[in-house]
Amino acid sequence: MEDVAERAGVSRALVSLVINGSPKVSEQKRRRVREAARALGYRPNLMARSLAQQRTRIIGVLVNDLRNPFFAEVVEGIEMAAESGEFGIVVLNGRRDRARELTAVETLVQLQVEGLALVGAQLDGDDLDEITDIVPTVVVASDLGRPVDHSGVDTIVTDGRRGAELVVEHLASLGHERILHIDGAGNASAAERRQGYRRGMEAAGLGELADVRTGGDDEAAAFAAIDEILAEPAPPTAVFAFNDLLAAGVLDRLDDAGVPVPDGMSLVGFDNTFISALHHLALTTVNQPRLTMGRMAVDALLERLNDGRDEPVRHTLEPELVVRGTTGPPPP
Amino acid sequence: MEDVAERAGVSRALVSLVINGSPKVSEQKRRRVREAARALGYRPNLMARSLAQQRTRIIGVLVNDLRNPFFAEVVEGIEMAAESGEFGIVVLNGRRDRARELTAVETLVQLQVEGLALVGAQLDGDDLDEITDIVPTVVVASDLGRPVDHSGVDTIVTDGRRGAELVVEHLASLGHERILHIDGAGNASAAERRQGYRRGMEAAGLGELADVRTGGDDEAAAFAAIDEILAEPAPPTAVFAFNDLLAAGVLDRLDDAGVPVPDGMSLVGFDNTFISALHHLALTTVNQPRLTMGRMAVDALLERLNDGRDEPVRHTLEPELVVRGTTGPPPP
DNA sequence: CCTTTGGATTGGAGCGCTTCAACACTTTAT
DNA sequence: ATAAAGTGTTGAAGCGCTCCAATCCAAAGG
Repeated sequence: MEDVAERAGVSRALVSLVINGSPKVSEQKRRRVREAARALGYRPNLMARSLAQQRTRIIGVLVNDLRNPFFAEVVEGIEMAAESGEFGIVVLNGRRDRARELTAVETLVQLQVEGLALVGAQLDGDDLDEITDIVPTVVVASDLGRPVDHSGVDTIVTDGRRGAELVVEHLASLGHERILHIDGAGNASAAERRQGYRRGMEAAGLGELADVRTGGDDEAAAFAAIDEILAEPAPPTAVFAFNDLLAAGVLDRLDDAGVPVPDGMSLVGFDNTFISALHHLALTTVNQPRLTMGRMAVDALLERLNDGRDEPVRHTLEPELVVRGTTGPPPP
Repeated sequence: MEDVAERAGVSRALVSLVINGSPKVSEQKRRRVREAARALGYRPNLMARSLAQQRTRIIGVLVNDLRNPFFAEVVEGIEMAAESGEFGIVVLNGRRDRARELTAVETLVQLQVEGLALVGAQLDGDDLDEITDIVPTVVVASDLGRPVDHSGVDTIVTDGRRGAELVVEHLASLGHERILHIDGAGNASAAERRQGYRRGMEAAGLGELADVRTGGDDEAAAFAAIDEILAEPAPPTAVFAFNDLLAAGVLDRLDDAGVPVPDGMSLVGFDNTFISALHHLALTTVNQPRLTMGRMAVDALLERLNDGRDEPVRHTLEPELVVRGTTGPPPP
């Protein structure tokens, strides 16, 4: 910067003004500074700038698992929204490991991010206690254990309970009774969907038949559960899987076992990722508006950052059942 | 930091030493500083530290498209390798837009990243001219237009030419002659695979029949090409798609048109993403070792950073044909 | 007893930038 | 003519940290 100033015959301060597009610089000097900067290949040091400015214009994003297209799309939504709000984002990947999530959040805070978006994070309220009164935080697509006594935390979720109810209603209306749920194990949204499943079963008068098995959040997690089920005397006629990835795993395993879908067994996923839309899967699922969720997350942060909001906000989006080809009447 | 020092009754310098785990601090003071830091909830400011230290220990990652599981997995590989090399990563998403890629690289450089990994980037040598002699750069899963006169650039690729040849060999050996390639349009690896396809066709004595249509890099990009093909008098009996996503789109469209796969048409993808492994697609494809690519990319950077290597390196990994269910003999 | 030695600690300069008060120079009002 | 009010520009302080040289102190050696 010094060099640029010298070459342009001005002070360092003026170079700074030009770089930051201040209006109160004469056209002439502006040009000379620009030119000198170009000639010298000058690039401002973002670290130094942030330090001096006491702000980074960065939103930190912690994502549960980048390989899950659902999360990847939420992150894209966040990125796009951040961009139009003049913020950059830094994405850290928890890779399904809660300990890693914790250190990632710590890193982001130390990076001085101005807002924190936790996408599908497994962390709960306690983990975030200190964090949330340092930096505005928004939890997307998952839920903190303790609802909202953290006044620094906003929440953007699709109503997983309702989504699960829709699934059960759909299956029940097709005539299914033995509807099984393979859950997301410790995954952040698992509890809610389990609950919705149970409620749905009860509402359909099927409370007795409710049955939840442990799954997980990817294809492989389904294998054990399916093997188990198929070995039982009265297997279910329909399976509601925690998410699309898991459902794809179920589909594979049923295929291995020679069980036709939906004629031998109906199957429903969750998330409506592009995978479920592939014709060969044609997975009945529940849509979550990913890009919208990302945008709302950023909006929530921006409201705190720019408009000074300080009460927590909670947006619950409506899930939507997407009926495709993996659901039909139960076998006779 | 000042406060911590005061509370612990030491100087700021000593706090710094403790935080950075210097061995030459008495056990007693170390404890007192630690305690004071905890009590005050002190978090070091990474920006300030980087500025003072003149290093960030950050590797910048530019990725073509986060929604493509192939890239997401390469990034995971990079992240894991970086972690064990004591580096953090900052991921920026080009979202398939070359202009965005350019500004993203600029941002990363200004962030003072110590290394740059371009994953599937569309940028070519010219775009990177200035960059590469500022910061060590590794290009992964794509190729710069101008091979390697950039001594600051390493390259990690799977041999796309060879991969495409394998595909054509496989199809030709099944008896196919009219083998079509739907390419990746402007995508960074598209040219190489096109070339491999052409070579393969010639090697199989099918040079005359070589036919390339414009595709892209996601499901939707295949639609137009397939519609076009099916309307022709002598449609191909096999399609080699640029990647798995595109192949999935082809599969959908063929399904719409009532063309059975592989009996009416064989289909091959590229990348061996988890999608291709789903039984209902069972897509024949070409494997690229993603995690390994990520690791090698980081290793390449680390060699420059830690060991001072300064000649460019180019690693070409062997592709591997994965035969699944979408390829078979041509219809009679 | 004084000097040496070596480990523990500290003061202060410096990293590259922003920003604010102060200054210089014009232009306009009086 | 002089004061007032702008414009543009700049010097210098400060952002939170690191790290070097200098200092301090206790133990060891002479």
